[in-house]
Formats: sequence, structure tokens, C-alpha cells
Amino acid sequence: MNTVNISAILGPVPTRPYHHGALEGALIEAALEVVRASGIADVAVRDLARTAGVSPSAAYRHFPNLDRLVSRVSQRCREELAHAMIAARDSMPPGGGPKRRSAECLRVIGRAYVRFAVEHPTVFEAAFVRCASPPDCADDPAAWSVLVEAIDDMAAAGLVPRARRAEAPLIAWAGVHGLSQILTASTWPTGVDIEPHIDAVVDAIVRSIC
Amino acid sequence: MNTVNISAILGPVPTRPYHHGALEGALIEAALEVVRASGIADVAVRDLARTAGVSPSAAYRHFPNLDRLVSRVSQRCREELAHAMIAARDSMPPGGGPKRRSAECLRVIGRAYVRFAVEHPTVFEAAFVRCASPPDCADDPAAWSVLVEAIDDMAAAGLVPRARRAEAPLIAWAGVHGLSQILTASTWPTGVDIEPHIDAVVDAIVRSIC
DNA sequence: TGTACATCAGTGAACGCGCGTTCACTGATGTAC
DNA sequence: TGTACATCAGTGAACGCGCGTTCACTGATGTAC
Repeated sequence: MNTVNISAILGPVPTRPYHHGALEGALIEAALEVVRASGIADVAVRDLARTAGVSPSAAYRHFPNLDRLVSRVSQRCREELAHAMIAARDSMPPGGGPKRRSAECLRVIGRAYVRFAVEHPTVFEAAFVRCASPPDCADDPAAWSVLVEAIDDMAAAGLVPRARRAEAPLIAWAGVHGLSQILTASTWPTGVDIEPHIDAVVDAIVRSIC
Repeated sequence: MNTVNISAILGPVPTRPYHHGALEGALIEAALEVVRASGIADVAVRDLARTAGVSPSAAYRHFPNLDRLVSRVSQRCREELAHAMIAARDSMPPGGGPKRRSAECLRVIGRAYVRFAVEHPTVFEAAFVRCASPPDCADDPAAWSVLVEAIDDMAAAGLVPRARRAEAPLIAWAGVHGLSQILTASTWPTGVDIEPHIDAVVDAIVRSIC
């Protein structure tokens, strides 16, 4: 009479919600919520299980320990950052020659990186938190790749001298990453318009790799 | 018969070591040791008191709460970083015209910043940890000031265009700070010679502000 | 110089807490026949 | 289609732990007279 999986149609059933895999995702979502609300340091197995409406030990069906869970959440945060960069790039208006366009593309991506950090400082912090265990699969999408592709395009347009080609991604990443850290530090004064500073650093990056 | 303070001559007396102010310093030193050994996240009031040979509550004579203690330790870490920059600057060989010398000085300071981070990653991390309470006095010395002075010298030598003068320190700081974060991240491959990368970024910084 | 006393810097016990992790278990699920 | 059974994904209780912080207290220190 009933061979269909009700959960697949209606979503989790309250009384027995997580049989068969949905708990893993629920724990990660709960962890991301904690990251957004306060920070990765406050992510705790027992707390996540409580949020998911499940006993603490249930979490250990899906993660061998806290560090691996945190590592996974951190990866999700990096992927959110990458998505923000891609979204900014893909919403660029069309037009412009390859030189102009490829340089502007790097600027747009760089600004998106820094803005993401400023708008979601706790997520940004979580994205680069130190974990004992490395992620067991590559970031998808990877912020690094988005950056490298943009510089590839600039190089293809003849903007990047051969001698600087290899180091260009590191130079660019260092600039936007450092600026993000500075702007999200508690020491940075609030209420100051940051856009001119972002532009200044992004322009400096383009200048230094061309 | 005995009006001199024995502690002032012989140092802390084992049985009653910390009367009159020495405990504060002892707690901070203990905390710095924890930072060097594992990281600022492991700094804990009870643990420091134990290390100092004192009851937990004694610490609260000197710090109102954990956050303020951590904030103070973080400041000490920033000051260690600044000292490393100053030491590198002051050990530059003499000679060279103002242009050459001031640019090289910024390079030396930048390299010292990144090397400090790579050699003492947990101290570097602690230096920029997020605290609820700001420090109640300015860093002394301050890494930021060391950098600004170097750029002042470059400007005085006529190396920095007027239009870039204001933003130059932020551009420089973003570059070295970002590179430091990248090189100390767990994702950076070990066993790779980092010096060429440091040089590449430091050169890019000088290029972009000149 | 000696003494009374306020202040200072500790002690020791206790509070309530939440944590990570393990264990034996139960009941639902999916599969082989 | 029905049934036996292995596997899977949970439960619930417990482990030992260390934490931040507070409190009433004690004994040493320094000062005013």
C-alpha cells in the first residue's frame, strides 16, 4: 500500500525526521546558522544535535569528530564566498574589448571578495579557520580558481607580462584577502565608507600585475 | 631589621610569590607560552592560574574577565610583530640614496612582517584575534606606525605620487597581511620555498604605490 | 620607633554549566530468496 | 507477495572533564600618628 518514501515528498516527518541521510545536511545547516549568528568557535556537536532535534550521539553517525564537522562547514563557507565572486562576475554588463573587459573582471571579482567579507565577517572568518583535518574533497566552486581564471583572461588579452604571470594570482589574492582581514578587524573604525579603500586596493592589484 | 622588599632583590619567593603586582605579568607570560605552544583559543583563566601557582580567583584581581586578558595578550603579540619589523629595519646595512634606500626599507619591513607570521603562526593569529573589548592603550610599538613611517620616507624621497599617498599604507598592509594569512593557512603546501613568493608580493606592493 | 588600622592580593570552596565522546540498545529500512 | 535477516540511523544514559566566575575569608603590606 505504501512503498513510497514519505520524507522524499513531504520533507522530514516530525516524529522520526532524519532516518536515511537528511541529518548530515541538517547538522551542517545548523552549524552555518551558528556561524552566521556568532562564529565558528561556537559550533558544538551537542548544540547542533539539539537544534536538529536529535540526540548528541546521532551526529557521530555522520562525522567522526568535531574537527571534521568544522572542516566541512568551513569548506561550505569558502564555497559561499566563491559563489559571491561568480555571481558578481556573471552579472557584469556585456561589452568592452578583451583588455578592458578582462581587467574590469578582475576588479569586479576582487571587490566581490572583499564585500563578502565585510558583509559576512563571521562566515569569512570561518572560511579560513585552522582545522586539523583537511577537507576530503576540493572546494566546488573554489574561490582560488575563479581568481586564476580571471587572470588567465587578462594574460590571454596580453595584459600580464610573462615574468609576472606565475605570481599574479598570489599577488591578487594576498591583496584582497589582506584587505578583507583589515576591514573586518574590530580595530577598523565603523561608519567609514569603505568603497574608496576597496577600489584603491583593487586598482593597486591590477596595476602591480600588469 | 628587615624593611627591604626581598622579592625586589631575589625575585619571587616560592611560598608567597605574587604579592604586589608580579602576578599580572606572570599570567600574561603564561598566556603567551600557551599561544606559542598551541594557540590563543587555548588560553584559559584557570589554566594560567595553575601555571602561575595561584588560585583561579587570584587572576580576577588583575583582569575583570577572560576577554580582557586575551585582549591584552593579543596586544603583546602585535607588539612582538612590530619589534620584529623594527629589528629588521634597524639592521639594514647603511648606504644608498634616499630613493633606493627608502624603497628597500619598505621591502625589508614587509618581508619581516611575513616571515614573523610564518615563523610564529600562532602568535600571528593571536595578534589579530577578534576581541569584544578593545585594548585600553595603544600598541607600543605599533606595526602600523612602522609601516607608515617607511612610506613617509618613500614619499619624502619623491617615490610616491601624490594621488596614491593616502592609500599607500593600506595597500601595503593588505598585501603583506594577506600573504601572511595565505602562507600560514593549513592549505598551503609544506616544504615549498616561500622566499620567492614573499619577494614577488613585496615587489608588487612597491610597484603599485610608486 | 612602635602601634593601630585600612588596604591589598591572595586562598579555597563552590556555583552551574556545557562540552566531546562512548556504549549498549532499539526500531526502521531495504534486500535476498 | 511474503518473510527472514542484515544493516542502518537513531536513542538515552553516562563518562570525565575543564571551564568562567563569585564569595566569604585571611594574612601580608604599607601608612598615619
